[in-house]
Amino acid sequence: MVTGNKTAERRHKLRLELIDAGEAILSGQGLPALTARAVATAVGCSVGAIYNVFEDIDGLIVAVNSRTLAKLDQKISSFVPGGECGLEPEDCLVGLAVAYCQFAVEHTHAWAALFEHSERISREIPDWHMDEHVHLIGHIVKSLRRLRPGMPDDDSWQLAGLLFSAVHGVVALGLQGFFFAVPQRRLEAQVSLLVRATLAGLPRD
Amino acid sequence: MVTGNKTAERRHKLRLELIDAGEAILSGQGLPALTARAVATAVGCSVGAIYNVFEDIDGLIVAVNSRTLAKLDQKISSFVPGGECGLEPEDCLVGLAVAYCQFAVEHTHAWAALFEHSERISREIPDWHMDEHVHLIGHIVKSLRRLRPGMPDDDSWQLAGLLFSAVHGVVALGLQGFFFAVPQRRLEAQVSLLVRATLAGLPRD
DNA sequence: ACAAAATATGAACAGCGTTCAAGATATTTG
DNA sequence: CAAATATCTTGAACGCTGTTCATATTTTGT
Repeated sequence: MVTGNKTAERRHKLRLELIDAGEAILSGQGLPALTARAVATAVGCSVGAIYNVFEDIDGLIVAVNSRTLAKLDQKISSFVPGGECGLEPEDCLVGLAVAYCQFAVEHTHAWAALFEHSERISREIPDWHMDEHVHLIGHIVKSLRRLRPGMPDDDSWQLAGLLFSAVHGVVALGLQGFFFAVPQRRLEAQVSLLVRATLAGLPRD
Repeated sequence: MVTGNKTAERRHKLRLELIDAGEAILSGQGLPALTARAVATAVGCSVGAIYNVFEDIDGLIVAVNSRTLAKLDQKISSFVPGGECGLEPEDCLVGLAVAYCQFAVEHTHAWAALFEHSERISREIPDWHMDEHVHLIGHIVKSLRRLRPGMPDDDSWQLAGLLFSAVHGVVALGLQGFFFAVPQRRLEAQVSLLVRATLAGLPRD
């Protein structure tokens, strides 16, 4: 007997409900509150039911993180070359960084979960989800190619990763007020400065 | 009755043994393995004994992290202006960044715990420990003051925090191979580039 | 040496992710 | 349509976590 439609439908519906509930819990209470029992209670199913739909709780978290990345992708879309973005490459990159900064402030918990989780997780993050991360880095690469048409593709990706990591570090430590509290204005000014200074100081060719 | 010497001695000795054991477990197996029962077994005491010496398990972790910071402080000491460091300010800052990078590679688990922990922890990290972090940032400030004698002190600290956060971001995401694996050589080259480019691109005054 | 006070202990508690025998449900067969 | 069969769902239970507290032990004052 092949899996009937009834169960497939139910599982699919449950899957969506679980992700919805996970999203709500995460954005409201943070990653530590995103427990198997909490989502089960939220959607009114048994704890075991989660494991019929996801490999483990990390699978659910990855699904929620995937939604977060999609939201982030939309947020920064206006600074991605190719569409209606008429900005100079440098301003485009600064726009990306500032937008990233704003997203982190607006969706603190969900944004933090993107990285906290991959640190805490035991098994590898699935390729399809890492590809979603890489996709965003690709947006940076697009601007870099315009800025430095002669640069080899591999170098562009390296530089894009460098720029993102640096901006991310500033936002991550700044938001949790690691050394001292940094208000959002300051944060945006800092990442702008960082991006502009880095690009300006880059060795020619 | 006032606490006698016998118990005070025993507690002090136990405290050191617990930190030693915690250090060993952390460096060998990472933060998730640093559990109350694991350290208790390692030093041969009861689990409850830990709570006679530390407020909670986080207290022990902070104590271990404090040791890590001391090691890091020593590692980067040769790039701190004031002593036998005869380097130009810029080279000094690059040296700090590269040394930080090397430390992260050499003590991956202990280094990662410095930040993973403060993300996961509920209560605030004690001031004395945050001061230890700030102390290291102070080393960056020293070089910045030489590089830009006219810069206001507050700006120096902001810039120092920015530089550290950026370098940290690159090392953190690079070491866990977030987008793609980055070998140590590449990592050191990247942080050097980042620091030099940022300093070079900084607006004058 | 003895009583009193302070301290160390580890079983027990609440929570976590995860599993699996057993009950509930859908599907196929007669 | 009913019986038989295959599949899925459930929640109690397992092993783990940090933490607590009645109890046993040790130290201290007389």
